[in-house]
Amino acid sequence: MATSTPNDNLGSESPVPEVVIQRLPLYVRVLSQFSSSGNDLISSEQLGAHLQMTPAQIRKDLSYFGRFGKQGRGYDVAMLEGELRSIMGLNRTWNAAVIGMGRLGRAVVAYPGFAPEGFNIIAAFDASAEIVGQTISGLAVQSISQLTDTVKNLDIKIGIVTVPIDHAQKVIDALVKAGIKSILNYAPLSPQVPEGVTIRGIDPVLSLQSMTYYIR
Amino acid sequence: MATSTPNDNLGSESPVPEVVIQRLPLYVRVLSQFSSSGNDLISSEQLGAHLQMTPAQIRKDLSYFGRFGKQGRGYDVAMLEGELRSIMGLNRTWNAAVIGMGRLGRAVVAYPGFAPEGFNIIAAFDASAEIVGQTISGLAVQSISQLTDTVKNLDIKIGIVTVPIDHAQKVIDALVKAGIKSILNYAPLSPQVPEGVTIRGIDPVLSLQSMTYYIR
DNA sequence: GTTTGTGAAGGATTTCACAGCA
DNA sequence: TGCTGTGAAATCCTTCACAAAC
Repeated sequence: MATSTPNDNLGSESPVPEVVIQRLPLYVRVLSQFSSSGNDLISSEQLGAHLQMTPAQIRKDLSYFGRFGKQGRGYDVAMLEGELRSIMGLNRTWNAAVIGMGRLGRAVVAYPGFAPEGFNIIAAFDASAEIVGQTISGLAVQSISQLTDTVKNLDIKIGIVTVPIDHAQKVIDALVKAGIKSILNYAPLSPQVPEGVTIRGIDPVLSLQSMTYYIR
Repeated sequence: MATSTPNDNLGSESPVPEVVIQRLPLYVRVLSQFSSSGNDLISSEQLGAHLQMTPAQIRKDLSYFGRFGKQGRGYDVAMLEGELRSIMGLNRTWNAAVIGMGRLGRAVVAYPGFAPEGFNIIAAFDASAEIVGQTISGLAVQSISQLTDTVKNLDIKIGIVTVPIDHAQKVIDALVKAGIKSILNYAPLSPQVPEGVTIRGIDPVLSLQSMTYYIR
């Protein structure tokens, strides 16, 4: 067993492109909305029309994971939604912590859209002595010094960063050190993260700035 | 001058890829942060380190628009930021309207990050008779029936959609009919827009959902 | 010596187009 | 007939690598 063989990578199948992973939640969202409008079957054509993309791309994306459709019919809506949720790890709940309980952090913990999708914010942190100890949206705000312990004790897998820009990198470093591998960053900077950590930014200003080019 | 020549398309230069347009605001953001830390020059290597991307990609992106660097030295930070802002249409202000003055709309109009970047929210709309007429963050909330007139009168170029999901497509259609070409959509659906209209979505749930795949 | 700007090469993603199945 | 799943082709995007400029 000394040398590499062509079959050494059986089971380590070629990784699914990142763009594909980012599109699957869109499919889940459309499917769930489509099923509540009473339809059982959907074709890649219809899915594509809803998402303004080509049917071929949808079929190709799905083919990375299996064969979910029936020729001549299309896809069973509920079945496909379930499969995709399972693939994405969305058929379970995830614990999250918010760091930074200023205006933005308060809005985030009060936002009612996370829990129905399985994202439970179960801890809140802040650096300020005035805010630590307060209860906000039912969460007792903790000091950032307790981050690592709480992440471990409460099985927190997701960090949501809502601190001001000049504290953001420090906080992200602390989350990484605590073992967090998924970070949602609301601070308007491009943070440094090591390989193996996924980070996504929410910055409405960046979104606006990328649109003015077309109307300039 | 009957037939096409190789130079017929002078001036209709090949369009800049959309991905490139989406990265330019990132460069602007880094440059502005870099200049406030006292540096005059920056290399594509340094820019790349900040953004976790390759120097070659940055140089290639910039080359779509001109030659902004000096060999052996790098880029003048302030100059490059200015050029990019001008290219993107960010060296001016833009008027925006928010539609939907519930929890989310109130948070958006109260967010202090837009104005410093030249995005001025100067009108607010809602469908509910109870909310119309109220003053929120200094804005008199108008009825949606006044949308088209106000867009014209106040030279509004950007629509920000913060209505509940079941009203979102209607509102987007109304914005399009009013002549709006840039829409920032906070509602969790994939809306239909005609060619020539740019729309960007802000959906933190989608961002979270695309990360769980990697920690599943 | 350093770093840009850019053709050419390489790699990734999308679309085509059709065999195969219901 | 209708629509999927998928190799092959086409397109798009990134990286390489080096001449030219400072």
